[in-house]
Amino acid sequence: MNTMEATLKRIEDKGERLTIQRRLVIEALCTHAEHQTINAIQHTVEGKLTGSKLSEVTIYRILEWLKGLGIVSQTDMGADGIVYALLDTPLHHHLVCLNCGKVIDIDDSYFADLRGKLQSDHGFRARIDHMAIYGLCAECAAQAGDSTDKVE
Amino acid sequence: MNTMEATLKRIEDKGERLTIQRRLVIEALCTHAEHQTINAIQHTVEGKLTGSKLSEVTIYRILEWLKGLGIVSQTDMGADGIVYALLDTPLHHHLVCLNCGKVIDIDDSYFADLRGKLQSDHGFRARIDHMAIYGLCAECAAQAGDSTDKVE
DNA sequence: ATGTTTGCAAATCCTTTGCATCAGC
DNA sequence: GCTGATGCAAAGGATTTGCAAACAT
Repeated sequence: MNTMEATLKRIEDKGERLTIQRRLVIEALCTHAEHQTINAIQHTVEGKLTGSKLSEVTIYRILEWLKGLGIVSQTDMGADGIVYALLDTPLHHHLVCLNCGKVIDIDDSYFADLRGKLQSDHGFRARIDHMAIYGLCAECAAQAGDSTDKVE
Repeated sequence: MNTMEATLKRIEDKGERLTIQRRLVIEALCTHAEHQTINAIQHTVEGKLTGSKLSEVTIYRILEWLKGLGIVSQTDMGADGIVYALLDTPLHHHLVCLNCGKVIDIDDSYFADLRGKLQSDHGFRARIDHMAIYGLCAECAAQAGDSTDKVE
């Protein structure tokens, strides 16, 4: 649980409060699938809170807080909903097929040039944390033919 | 109404039905602000439908249909909500400042390399129609200092 | 004439908010 | 002990759906 401890330390150093609920959400993000929806997080945490269960309301608030601290990213994965992920480790992004829903992971190098150009041309500091790019995967593109055609 | 006629023609050629409501939505997108929210469209169209008014439900359905036809794009502009725009003419995109809300327009050339690399490396045909990139504009970045700091 | 689209109302889903209680430091 | 976080319930907003009536072709 390397990242878990490191993340908790980062938060403590900022003088933020660490409640059981906050620890659980962070643990869920550290130990489970790289990115998760609110529901997935609630499910992951299920049962780990002795007595009561962690309400979605609280998860929303905790994620909002973590986003503000720059610790998690929020990404709209289209049909898969909005997902949250830890912002540690090398950044990466996703290609989402609009037709079959397949998700392809790509590393951050694809965005290096863009980020640099936006900075130098516009002074804009892009926060491309965990981007989802929509389109058609190779198979669906082949199947759809060459034209810019209809996509359900 | 150049683009208006061209758009209507494209749709007719596909054998799709053109109702008054559909014409109104297309007209709104052709003649008004480059991109609009559902509410803005409803407002734009206000009063142009003799008798009744165009319900949001129908606007949702029409935009879904236009998206499927590849005629409009849908973009989440963050605090400005979800906007829809015609996909004609040279593509362009937006930089959205997370701090002050300023929106900077950029042309599609910024994405040419990325699009090409995704195609050649993954066979992925990216549909980068009308992208919004979040971050900090020059002023807000300067004000925030150099660190990767908290953003409300 | 036929199959589609519209409008209404209501359902549904996601997210936020008010307020009393509870917990971290 | 004080400040801030949680949980509940309820509000709020955006989007979807069922169904009958109206419309385009």
